[in-house]
Amino acid sequence: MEKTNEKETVRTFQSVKGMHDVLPADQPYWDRIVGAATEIARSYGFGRIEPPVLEFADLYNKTSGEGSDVVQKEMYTLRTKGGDFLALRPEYTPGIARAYLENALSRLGQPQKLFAIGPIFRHERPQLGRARQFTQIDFETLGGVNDPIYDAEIISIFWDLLGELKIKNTVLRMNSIGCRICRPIYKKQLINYYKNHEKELCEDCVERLKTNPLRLLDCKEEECVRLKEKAPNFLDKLCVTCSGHFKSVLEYLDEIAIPYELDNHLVRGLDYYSRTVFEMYAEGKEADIGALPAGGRYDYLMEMIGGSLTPAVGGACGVERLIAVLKAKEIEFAPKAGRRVFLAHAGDLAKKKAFALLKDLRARGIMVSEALARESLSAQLKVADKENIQIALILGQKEIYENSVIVRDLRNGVQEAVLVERLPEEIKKRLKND
RNA sequence: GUGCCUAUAGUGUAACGGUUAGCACUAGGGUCUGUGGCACCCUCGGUUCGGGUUCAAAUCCCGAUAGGCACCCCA
Repeated sequence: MEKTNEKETVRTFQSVKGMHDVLPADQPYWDRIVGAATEIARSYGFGRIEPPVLEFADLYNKTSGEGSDVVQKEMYTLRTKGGDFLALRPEYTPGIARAYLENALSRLGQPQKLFAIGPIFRHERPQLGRARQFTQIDFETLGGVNDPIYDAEIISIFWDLLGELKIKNTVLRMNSIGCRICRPIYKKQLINYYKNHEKELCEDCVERLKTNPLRLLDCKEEECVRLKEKAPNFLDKLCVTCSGHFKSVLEYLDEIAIPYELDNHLVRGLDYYSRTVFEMYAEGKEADIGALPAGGRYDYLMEMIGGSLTPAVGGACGVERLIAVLKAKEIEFAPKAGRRVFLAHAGDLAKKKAFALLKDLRARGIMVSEALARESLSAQLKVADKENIQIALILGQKEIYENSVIVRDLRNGVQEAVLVERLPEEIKKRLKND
């Protein structure tokens, strides 16, 4: 690269706040996580869906709701030249629900089991495990009957995902937030209770009492924590149907031996949730980055966007958070065994021939590394060594005349000349023996 | 969105307001264009940006930007 004196005048760029590059060094984590999710999806019979990143902003306004910070404060919105008001998706669920309606997936076998992996955008203050663009793995079960077994299945999927990634000490917290019949009644009771203690509440909670009373149960202020101990417990106030539904979910979890804690303070930030809500955490302060998978039931969502009442349950997990936990817990995935060989040349003519040989070997499905741009053989072998490669192929003048290639085992230095036409076979044989 | 903390080569770090900004790793090259790991030698590369104070700023002040932490909220 040529140096210039124009450095001052050339603008340099940084990535936008809260948006990060994923570099090759992190790819093993991504491959592993995406691979595990895809495999689990397959085994549970979930089909992949990818709705667009951009949707009409109203899709989220109408569903995620008034009291939702995710939509009210954190959504990236834009107006197109044509005047459309769009939003970068701040979550997956409404888009998938929209796709379900628009593509008439309700006409296919019910329920539809769908999963998605892709970027999500929220304009938040970044922290560890919290970025403005991040990636979610999302599972949704839409349609069919309102069977609590689907709630348990979604939880089971995320439980398996964490297990597959060797994330141990996971805690599952469960709660039910009722339906449109029992929730308003409970809300009223809760408000009444807190109104009597309004003077003891913290500033935020006084505000919450008006905007989102359920959130009062989530406050960490000392006084408020004390107050909520005597607050009415939603689990006692659920209507018979909701209570039975929740009980069944828990029974199914028992049946597949997934442990859980009941947490009546657990609420969701989004308006469309009903009944089951859950969150999973990795224990340990080194992994203190909030919930990993989380989700719940959202039977009313489809109605909010012009469909009929459709049972639905789902959840999502942040990939970057998983990676943060894996790194914090120093969980490393075993590097793939060396399935690569290395081709080195000695001399200009050999360099040309090696270039052609590379292409040939690759066409036969052999993974070959090289450092043909380096002239000395030792420099090339150094690269091979650094890449942890076990078999080096060496091509020089002599070999070209003999129509052969030296096959050298880098672990013990033993080498032999192999005829070019026998080479692919020989390589495959050696790799297989490892 | 609020409050607090931080910012020196790619990474990790050093430098009473006055040093050629030092060190280790990494990277590139060489000793060694017919053989890697070890060793030795050489090289590239830095004070986040913009203002100010001062004879003098990596160092002090202000602002911006980014990162982290707590809150808010959330995957």
